[in-house]
Amino acid sequence: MASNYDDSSITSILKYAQTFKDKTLRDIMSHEVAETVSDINLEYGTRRKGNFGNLVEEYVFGYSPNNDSQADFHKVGLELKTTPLKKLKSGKLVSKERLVFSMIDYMNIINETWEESSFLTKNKLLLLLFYLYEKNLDTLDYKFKIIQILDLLSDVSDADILQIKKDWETIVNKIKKGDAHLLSEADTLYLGAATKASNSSVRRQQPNNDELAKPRAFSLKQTYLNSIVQTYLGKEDKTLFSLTDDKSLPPTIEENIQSRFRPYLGKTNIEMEHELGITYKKRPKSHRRLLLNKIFGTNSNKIKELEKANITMRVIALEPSGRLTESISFPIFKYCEIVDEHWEESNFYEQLTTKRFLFIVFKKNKDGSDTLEKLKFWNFPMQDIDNAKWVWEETVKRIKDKKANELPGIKENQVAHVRPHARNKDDVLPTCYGTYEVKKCFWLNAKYIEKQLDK
DNA sequence: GCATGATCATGC
DNA sequence: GCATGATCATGC
Repeated sequence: MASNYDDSSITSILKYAQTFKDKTLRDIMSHEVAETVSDINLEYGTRRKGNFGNLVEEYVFGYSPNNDSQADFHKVGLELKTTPLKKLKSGKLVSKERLVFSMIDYMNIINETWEESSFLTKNKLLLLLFYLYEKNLDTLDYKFKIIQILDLLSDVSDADILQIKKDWETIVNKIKKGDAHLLSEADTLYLGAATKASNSSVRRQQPNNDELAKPRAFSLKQTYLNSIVQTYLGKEDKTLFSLTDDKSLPPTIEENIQSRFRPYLGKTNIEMEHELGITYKKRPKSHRRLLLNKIFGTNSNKIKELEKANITMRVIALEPSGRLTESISFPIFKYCEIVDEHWEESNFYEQLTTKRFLFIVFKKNKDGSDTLEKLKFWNFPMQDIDNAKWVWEETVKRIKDKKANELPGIKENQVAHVRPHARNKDDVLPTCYGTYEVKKCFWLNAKYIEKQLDK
């Protein structure tokens, strides 16, 4: 195929790529490689995931998909990434998925440094092609929406690249310890170790442990990638509070937050409210959350870096005895939909393996005040995933058996249970067998969370 | 004291 | 209007 670009020139490659904007693969190919379209149509359907990306490499840029350690456009060190956007009901365009990079080589990565890592070598310069995924469209008819070059080391902020480096080191350290089988995407903030295999039973060797581990690849988390997407679209929310605007504080998120809270640990809410100039005629129910906002110095309930890292901040109020009495809820599920899901594609699994929590722990005092005890960043440990799996599978089984009214209770499993979560008892959803049942969701058991707080 | 069901409060 | 975080009420 006569080349439409000069592969030794980034400018030339980008210029060619920019002509794709608002076009579909079918549009591009019918102009450039008309004779191959019918071949592609024949092949189409036999290919699996990665389909769109492979077609772009093969028929638009004219090289075969590879898994070299070299970048796709090796002469200029540019790696091509094709990745979908989706449209929310509100009309907002967001990233549909994480951005997945090359596989993590468990055996060799433990000898790498970040600066000379295979990840950075291959991926520091990216040509990003975002297309709009639409459910009922043929792959050839997705439209390209954003075409951008991303230079990881200079286009993202210094704070972000430091966080990404720290994430990389967190992952590598876990592998060094022989814990590759316990990796979770939720261990880290922006750069994650996402599972990547043709099926869920594939396992790989890891160093320092005979136990086999799921194959994983580096990825930029969906939430982080989405913050980049919003910038490209010119839609970033400038009112969001940013932790790293204050350059006198640590640039990495966990240290930054720890340093903001350090002066207040051990103090009561009364002392903190006095210090921060908060007065109430009547103390609102959300007073602890309002106090946290004041400590952060914002009126917004949203913090940019927490959104980018998919971290949910939760207030925990321990009883004076130190007991935690309240469990933690997850989104409600639909009885008719959950029965058709598989565990590893389920919403509950997705949440447990990608979400991080920031627990802000208060202890109630007998006089009615609270003491700010500690902060804890937490994500669901993979050691416990089989417990969660049991609860999920048991839930699906009982719904299929027409027993949506008898889902796993807190005594049946030490990690999670199912309970109502509705506006009131009339707030119901249909079951798949013609009845209605109050809205329910998965909860992490209070006693389980209480133990996790002490780890 | 705990399991379980139910509902309130708030923000988007 | 609804999802989500937070909390209450009841009965064993």
